[in-house]
Formats: sequence, C-alpha cells, structure tokens
Amino acid sequence: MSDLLERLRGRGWRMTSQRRVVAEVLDGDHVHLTADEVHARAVQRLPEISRATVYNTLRELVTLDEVIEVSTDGRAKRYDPNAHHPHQHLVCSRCGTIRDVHPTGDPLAALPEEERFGFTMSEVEVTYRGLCPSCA
Amino acid sequence: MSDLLERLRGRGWRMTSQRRVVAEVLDGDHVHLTADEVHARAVQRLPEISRATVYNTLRELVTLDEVIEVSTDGRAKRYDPNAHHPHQHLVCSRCGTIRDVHPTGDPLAALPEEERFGFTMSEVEVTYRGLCPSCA
DNA sequence: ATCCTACGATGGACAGAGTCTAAGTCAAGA
DNA sequence: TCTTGACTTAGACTCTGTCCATCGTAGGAT
Repeated sequence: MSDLLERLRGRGWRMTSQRRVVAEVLDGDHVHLTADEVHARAVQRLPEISRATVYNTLRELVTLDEVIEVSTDGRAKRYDPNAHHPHQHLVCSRCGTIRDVHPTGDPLAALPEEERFGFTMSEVEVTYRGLCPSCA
Repeated sequence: MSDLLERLRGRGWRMTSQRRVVAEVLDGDHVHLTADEVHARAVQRLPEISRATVYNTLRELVTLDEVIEVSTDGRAKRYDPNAHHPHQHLVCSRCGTIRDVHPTGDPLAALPEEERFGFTMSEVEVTYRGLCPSCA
C-alpha cells in the first residue's frame, strides 16, 4: 500500500493525513467496505475526519483506477481495493458476504457480435449469487 | 400481459385497480423503467395512485419472479418485465441506455468448483458496458 | 525557516431513492 | 348486503450520497 501512496504522490496528489488514513483503511483487510464503514474505521485513527472527505477521497481513488466501486445490492456502494487483478464477485444472497473470484475465460467473448448492437464494448461485470456455507 | 394478471389472480392476488395499472405500465414497451418512472406513467391512468403502492407492487412482482430488478448504475433500480426469458444487460456508460442481450453458453459454467468456496450457486448477473453507437 | 496560496477538509444543508406507519378504503367471500 | 382483512394513502422518516461556503494546510517560492 505504500505503493499506493507513492503512486498517488507521483500523480500530483497532495498528501494529507486524511487521504493517508483512507488509503490505510482500504489496505487493512481485503473486505469490501461501504463508504460509511470506511469512514467509521478512519475515525478510529483520525477522529476529526469528515464524511465528505471520505466520500471525496473514495471517488478520486475510483477515478484513478486504484479502487473499484461495486454495487451488489442496490444499497450502499462498496469499495474494492483489489483493482489491479481483474476479478469478479460472488455474493451471498442472504448475508451479503462478498468474495473475489476468478472465472475462466474472457466473459466478454460470450457476447456474439450480433448481440452487441454496435456498442463499443469496454468491460464486463459479473456477479455470481448463491448461499454461502454458513447460510445454506 | 393479461397472462400476468391471470397468473397473479391464480396466486391469490387481490386484484385492485392500482395493481392492474402497474402491471399494464410494465407491459407497455419493454424499456427498463425506474420505480418513479413507473409511478409517473401509472398516474396518467390512475391519478390518485401513490408512490408507496407502486413500490409495494413492484417489490411483490419481483418476489413472484414476474419482474426482474436491475441496478446498473448504483442509483435507482430499474424493473425489467422480461423475466421469463433468461438474458443479460448491455449498458451504455454515457447515456445509460439498457438493452437486453443473450450471451452464448452458461455464464455459471465459467466459475470453476474451487472458486465457489462452498457456495450453493443460484444465479449469475452479467452487465456488459460500453458506448452505444450514438454516444461513441 | 517562513510565507503564500491554491488545493483540500469541514459540517451542515440538501437531494434522491426507498421504507414505514397509522388511518382510511375496498375486493371478494359468507 | 355485510364483514373483514388485505390494500392504499400521505407524509414522515431513513439511508446514501452530493453540494456549498468557509476554514485550514501542504508544499513550492522566497
């Protein structure tokens, strides 16, 4: 993650304690936190940090492709720091747990030319749903 | 869609004018409307219908697998009446247009056993993203 | 080391999407 | 026709996220 801080600095990011803390929180464990969860953890380390700053910082990290935004449930978006290894998500329909998974093959290839309607394809997002072992 | 009304009646649904109107709106053109868009169209036909009723009815239709809930943009959920033909979605990253598409093969098959982490798989949701001809 | 200033942080108001509740209404079976 | 529980309503409320005016400070210039 010091990598991340380095990269950001290299891109002209002004390094503030708030931004550092947000980056550190994301680096913690590779879970998929909501913005408010990130905020809650950030507050542990830097009590004055505001919600707006966390939202702003997350938005920037997404723009810079350092973090992926995932919305698996139509409620709060979740932030996935594992942005440099292409992967998809497996979600438990009951408890909402999210796991990163790696399907075989290129999912884009499954869409035949005549089903692309002249679109310029750029990405595919796959969400597998089911029950996790504890919920099943 | 009269089919739908029949099926719902068969399942013990109390048939009210509000529910009928919501079903008719969904049957209109096969676009992917948000709940508030459904409400706006329902009001044309039944001015007193309330937002809460539209939300309730949509939720029930989703529970009964008569309509699919799609959240492609992390904002308002959209409702897809094409629930009886399995399909996926192609979304324009700029204008948000959604098209139903039919990939080849079973997307579930792409997830190898060892990547399922003991989950009982039930469905896969694939969203292709790109620019539509008008936006490209 | 200090000064400047533009970029970033703050918090509180605001907005969009959706849910809940208490009270009123009505579909459909007796 | 009567009855009753399911359905509807309006509006308050919650949750997620954005905006704005103001204040603070990182980091280059001196």
